[in-house]
Amino acid sequence: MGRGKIAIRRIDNSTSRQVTFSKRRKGLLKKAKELAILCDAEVGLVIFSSTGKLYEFASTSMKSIIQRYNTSKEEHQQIVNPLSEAKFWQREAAILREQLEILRENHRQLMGQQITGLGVKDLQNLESQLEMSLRGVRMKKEQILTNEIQELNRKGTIIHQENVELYKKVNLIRQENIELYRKLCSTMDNSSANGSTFVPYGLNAREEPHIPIHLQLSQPEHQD
Amino acid sequence: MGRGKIAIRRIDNSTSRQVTFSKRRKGLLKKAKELAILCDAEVGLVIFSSTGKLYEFASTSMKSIIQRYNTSKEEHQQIVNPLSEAKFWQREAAILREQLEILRENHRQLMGQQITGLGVKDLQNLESQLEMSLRGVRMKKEQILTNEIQELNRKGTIIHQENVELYKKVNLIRQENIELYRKLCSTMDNSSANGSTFVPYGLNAREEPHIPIHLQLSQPEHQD
DNA sequence: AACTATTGATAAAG
DNA sequence: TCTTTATCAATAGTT
Repeated sequence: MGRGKIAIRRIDNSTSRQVTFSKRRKGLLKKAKELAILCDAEVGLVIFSSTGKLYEFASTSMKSIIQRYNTSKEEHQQIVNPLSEAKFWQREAAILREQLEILRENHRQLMGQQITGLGVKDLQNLESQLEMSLRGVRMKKEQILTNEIQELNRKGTIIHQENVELYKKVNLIRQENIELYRKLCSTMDNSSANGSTFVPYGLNAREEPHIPIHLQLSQPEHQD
Repeated sequence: MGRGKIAIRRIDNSTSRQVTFSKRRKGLLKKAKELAILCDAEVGLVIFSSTGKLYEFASTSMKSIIQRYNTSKEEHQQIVNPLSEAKFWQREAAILREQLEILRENHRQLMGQQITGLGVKDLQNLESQLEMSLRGVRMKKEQILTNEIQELNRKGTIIHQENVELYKKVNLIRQENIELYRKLCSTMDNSSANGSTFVPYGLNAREEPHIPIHLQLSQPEHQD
């Protein structure tokens, strides 16, 4: 795949060998990565250039790939072996990996991906499951919102009560104020004329408490 | 590089994933070999299929490549505590267990369980996710059903065509029958009186083909 | 490093 | 899995 085809043998010209190494190394690493992603495979690739420089790709970790490789090889030539601690944990890891894979597949289906290949029956089951989940989640959400609103209403009522009390006090004090003002006026009339136009605050108007806030979920909304 | 390009992400369809794995594995191994030969490099490639099968290429020997790799790495990070194999796998198992736990929790939430403790925002996200999944699943299901109905309709049409043809033939043969009967009558009148009351089947009635079946998805039903 | 003509890899279909 | 075919991607040779 180039201007012309080349024989697969060591490239003599060192410059050209270096250039080709650079290009093909990049391509190989890319393809290794693609294989791992596309096909869900565990891929490890190690390349030492002729000058000794290391290039590598590992879909998971090179360490685990080498470990797995070694195990894989051992199993091939091994018949019965005492289960060492390492082996135990290795098996444990394998089991967990398997469970993880199953769960992942299930999860992907629940997320609506990877539903190709399922039959109508499976899809119907999935649909009911999703509907049930959705109902549950919506109920929970509504419950939380309802609770919040109720809490707010409760607090609102308390504050409103306080408000009413405060207004009563204000009006009471204003009454007192008016009484005192009148007394002061008659006292001043008796002694000396004072041109002051002082009017106490309380005389302006009678204050009324506001209407209490009260929110109610009339019809819980469902967005479609 | 194929009939169409594909996105580099896990192939959902397991058959096509398997086919692609087979092809690309072959290609990757070939290119690894070519790189090693052309550029005089030491190349090691390890591939584990998703089913756990091992494929490998080593330009020299995997053992020496891994050894060289390890040496190369050690040089780079001299101060690394020698993690025993058992410890390594133990850690691996722990990591997997953790991932499994996270996924399980996620899964439970998707299933509508264990949603206590989530905030309104989380619930809203979950809700959207479930809605999206549900839409996907329903679309898939409807598609399958629609396809089935179309297929049935196609077959029905073909059978109906056949039916029409058969009815034509029946009527044609009946005509012939009537002609023959009349000829027979006149012949018998001329020769000898025959008291037989034989009436051929064809005289009864003219038969008509039935109306063809044709189903159509007018409005795909959504059960709530 | 670019460029591009060409070959090679491979996706889809059988 | 193998073959075939249409396309796309990698890359050999060149600037």
